[in-house]
Amino acid sequence: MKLLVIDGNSIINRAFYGIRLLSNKKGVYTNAVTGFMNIYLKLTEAYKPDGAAAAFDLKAPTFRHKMYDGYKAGRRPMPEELAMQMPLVKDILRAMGVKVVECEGFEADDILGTLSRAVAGAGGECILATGDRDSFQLVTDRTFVNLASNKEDILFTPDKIREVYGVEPAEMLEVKALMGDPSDNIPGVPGIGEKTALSLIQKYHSTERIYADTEALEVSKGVKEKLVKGKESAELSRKLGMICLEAPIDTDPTHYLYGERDEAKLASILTELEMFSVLKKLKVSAGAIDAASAEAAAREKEDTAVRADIPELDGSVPDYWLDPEGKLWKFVNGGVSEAAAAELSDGSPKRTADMKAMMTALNCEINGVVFDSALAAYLLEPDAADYSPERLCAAYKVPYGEGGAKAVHDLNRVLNAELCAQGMDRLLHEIEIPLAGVLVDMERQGIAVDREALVSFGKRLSDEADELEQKIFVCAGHAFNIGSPKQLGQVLFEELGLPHGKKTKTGWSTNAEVLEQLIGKDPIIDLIMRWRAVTKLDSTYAKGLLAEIAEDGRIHTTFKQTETRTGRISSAEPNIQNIPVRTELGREFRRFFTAKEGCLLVDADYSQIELRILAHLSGDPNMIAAFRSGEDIHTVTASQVFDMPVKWVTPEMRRSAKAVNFGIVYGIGAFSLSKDINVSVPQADAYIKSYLAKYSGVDEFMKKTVAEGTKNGYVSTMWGRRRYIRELAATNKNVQALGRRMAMNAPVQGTAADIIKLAMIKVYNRLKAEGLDARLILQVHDELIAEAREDCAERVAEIIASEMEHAAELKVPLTVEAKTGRSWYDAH
DNA sequence: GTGATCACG
DNA sequence: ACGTACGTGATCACC
Repeated sequence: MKLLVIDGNSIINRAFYGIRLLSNKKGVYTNAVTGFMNIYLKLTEAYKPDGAAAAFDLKAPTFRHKMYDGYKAGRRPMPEELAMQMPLVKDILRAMGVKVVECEGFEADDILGTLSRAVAGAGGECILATGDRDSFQLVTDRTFVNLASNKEDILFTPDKIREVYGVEPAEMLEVKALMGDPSDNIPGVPGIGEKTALSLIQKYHSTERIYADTEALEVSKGVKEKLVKGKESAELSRKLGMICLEAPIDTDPTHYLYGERDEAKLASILTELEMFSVLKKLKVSAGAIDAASAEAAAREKEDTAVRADIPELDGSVPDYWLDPEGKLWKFVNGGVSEAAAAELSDGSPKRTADMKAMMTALNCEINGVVFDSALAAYLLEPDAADYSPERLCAAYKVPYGEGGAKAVHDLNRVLNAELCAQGMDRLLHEIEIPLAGVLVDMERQGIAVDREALVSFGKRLSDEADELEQKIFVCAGHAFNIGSPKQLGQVLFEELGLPHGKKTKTGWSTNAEVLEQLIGKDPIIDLIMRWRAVTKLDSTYAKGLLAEIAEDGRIHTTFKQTETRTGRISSAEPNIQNIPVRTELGREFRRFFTAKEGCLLVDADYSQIELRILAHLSGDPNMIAAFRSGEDIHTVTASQVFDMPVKWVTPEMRRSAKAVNFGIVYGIGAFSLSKDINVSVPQADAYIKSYLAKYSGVDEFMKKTVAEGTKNGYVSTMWGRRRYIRELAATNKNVQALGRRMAMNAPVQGTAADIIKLAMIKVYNRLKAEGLDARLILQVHDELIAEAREDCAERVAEIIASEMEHAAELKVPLTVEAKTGRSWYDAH
């Protein structure tokens, strides 16, 4: 077979700078797309390959920023006009049946190298299309480089390389080691240029031989001195310049044969971009073009909210900024002016600075948002302290003066380019921006609370706490503050002389784990444990929740969208994501969260979503089969780990397997597991080993993820959401181990967060579209709660479950359990 | 403001 | 020898 492999970044760069800035009538830039397509068509015409692949860097060189220091620092930033065209090119390629290949931590060159060797290994040939000379080292009798140039393309075969450079293709790496490459930040030997490097390699063939005996070199004194001085730099340069031939990509050549063309998609994208000549050259069917045009015309008429798909970045799209006094400002067509809140909801394209805060502060809707600084910055840097325009402008070096709206405009441009370059633009447009509106609506809805029942339950708790307190004082022989770990420690370990467990820091630990070890040693222990449970419930949930009931008799939490490092939503004031459920007494609180008169609560939750995601991400066939079988996953795991038929699995074994399943998602350790399921450490270790042996795909996935995190400094979810893990670079072993656990957990937890966010958007839109008297009110990580009129509650339950189950297509089914009830207790 | 504790997924 | 499962938020004691 003959495969065309395109260095996507290099070619698109040439295309962009080779053609003046073009755009369609909506202001979407198209020059790089047009240029790229013309180059692609020329290449396929010239070489008539059997298949094609386009390789892209995931870490596109962009702005210098503290996170990326050192990475291609010498390169110019990718202009946003180019960055925003990258996804378009990829979409077109995919629609043409061309494989788009990207690989975290590897550059396009590495993909070129890996693919060329894979194809050669299978007896095929590769044409590598690129604009730079880095890949000359890959040339063999089965791998050729088509160098795009301003005049005419040149095909570099081994003979051509020898003719032009007088060295063997593989020796081009040695040349580079000596001369360096400023565009790639490869230093080379200072003072040695192309001429000298070539003549040296022609004579000695490798840096290794040059440095084997520098004294014996037949070169001028000056060159010799430079070589000796630059030895380390040469060796480093050689390493930096070496293209990897083993990038972790699909190396089955047949995978890259042309796939089926998606005529409709192709027609739709190219029509939208007004690239009619390309449409013609590709011979896209007339029917598909007509359909796409009709669709485009229909869309034109539609609500402008749909147009938010493509961020419009020209100056005619306003940027809004809310000053600390609550005044709204906008920057549009080069000027700043005060704006009315009403225009935010008109659906016209607009950019914002923290749209959720704006909606809340102005008590309005915001429609047509194509970009938001806070949400974009959260995706770029999920561990930042705040996402205010002030801080972001400082961090991204945008001047921020009194004209806040102008600064927001500049900031948004910078953030957009960065976001596109990091491949997170879809995450912003398809998840975070639509989600913001959903969250605000949920906050405004709130949930009804039975105040009287809550008050009387609180009374019951505080009465019991008082009784317990008296008994505890009797046991201790005197009164003291039970809530003070210091005083409690003194009573338990000094006065009563109980064995003071283990941990210390500011005193003896008195936590539940320590108290549990002391059960039976003194009657005071049971009393204290009960007192802790009761006072916790009373202060945090009875008193705490009562204080948060609004005038409408409902609790309106605040959902924070830019808080967690993993992409989850958090809830505060009050936190409704930690309402008790695990103990019967605590669970009672859920009886007080109710549906209003005439309504029912609908509660839908994913079953084992994180484990299912792990099965999908790891691709482990065993685990995938377990989920597809529909059997109870913990029982299946037990039968696998203990190596026996499912019917022999005891409840005890299932419990252990369940703990292992949970632990795996967190980056388990034998010590913690042993504590959790009360077995010896070696025993727990054996379980883990057995698990990872049975599910070796999971083991590999975890190792791969940690390696990726170590190499890149971050790990990613299925949707490309990143979490930076600086702990992996720590020298402290414990910190590093923590980093590894974070790395293993974040893609799983984060992907679950992505999925439920998508589900929330889908559910919200569906309920609205069907005109049902029902609305989402709460989210608890893997659970959605809606309030629906009694007569449609069952249907709403079906709709929510279905939207949740189909929010993402994984290699295993996503299953949802949905119930209805008068209270949260009844519905869950 | 920080640490300890404990509520949730 | 050491520390020990991921991610949150609220409350209380104490400095």
